[in-house]
Amino acid sequence: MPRKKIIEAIRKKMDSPEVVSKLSRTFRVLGDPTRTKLIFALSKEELCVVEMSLLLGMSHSAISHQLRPLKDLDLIKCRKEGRKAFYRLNDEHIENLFNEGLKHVLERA
Amino acid sequence: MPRKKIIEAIRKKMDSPEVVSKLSRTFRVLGDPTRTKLIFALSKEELCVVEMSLLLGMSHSAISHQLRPLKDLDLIKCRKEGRKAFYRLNDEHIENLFNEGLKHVLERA
DNA sequence: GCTATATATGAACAACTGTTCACATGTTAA
DNA sequence: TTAACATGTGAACAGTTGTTCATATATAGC
Repeated sequence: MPRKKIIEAIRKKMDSPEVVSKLSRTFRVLGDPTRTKLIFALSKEELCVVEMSLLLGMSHSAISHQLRPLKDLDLIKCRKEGRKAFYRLNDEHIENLFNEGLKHVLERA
Repeated sequence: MPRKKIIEAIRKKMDSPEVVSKLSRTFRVLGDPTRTKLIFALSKEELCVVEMSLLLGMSHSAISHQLRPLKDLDLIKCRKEGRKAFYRLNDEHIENLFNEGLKHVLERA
């Protein structure tokens, strides 16, 4: 099979621009230290904004701003209880993805 | 177990700043559409720079610039053959990580 | 009602990122 | 050696991103 055919075959297999875009946005949203820490924390325990703020030593506003893209991309979900908003990972899928990345890094530490 | 103790426990479990940093850089490097496409293509076939350039319709320079961070973070490896440089994914671990992300996105499309 | 608490959001600014351009390095073929 | 090819790299510029600050919304307790 000639190289040009191989390249053409890959091009056909490549997912739609929408899928590629959402996939890269999903990885990028995980690719900020603050959000990486938030995902790590939420993989251990459901937490509200104040608790995450205390944990990371950052302002409520900064945490709230960072939670939004995580929620927009369905990585986390929110549960309101009175005036508090508790966040947790959306599903085990996210936890698996995160842990795969963590294993990759730890194997090469 | 009081909430403050829970937060403290998470803080102790949280990996070192170096691990968090490398983990977030690993996700971030996957979080660019060009690099997402490169990883997808390399998960299908070993490719040289010209071939990736043709596949994505981008300059050799742009491809070469994007390959470096992928290599720096051990996501891909390089094999020189004459004047060509063939790239492929570093290990199945990367492919698993990438496919987990892809599945997450496709499930919600 | 009022006050404190918890979260969300828009604007603004510094810091970072990706592509292009120009050029450099190194290999193959004649 | 020369010319063409394949890749790598530094500078520069536009575009994007994350935090801070100020403010808004909403709930709880008095």
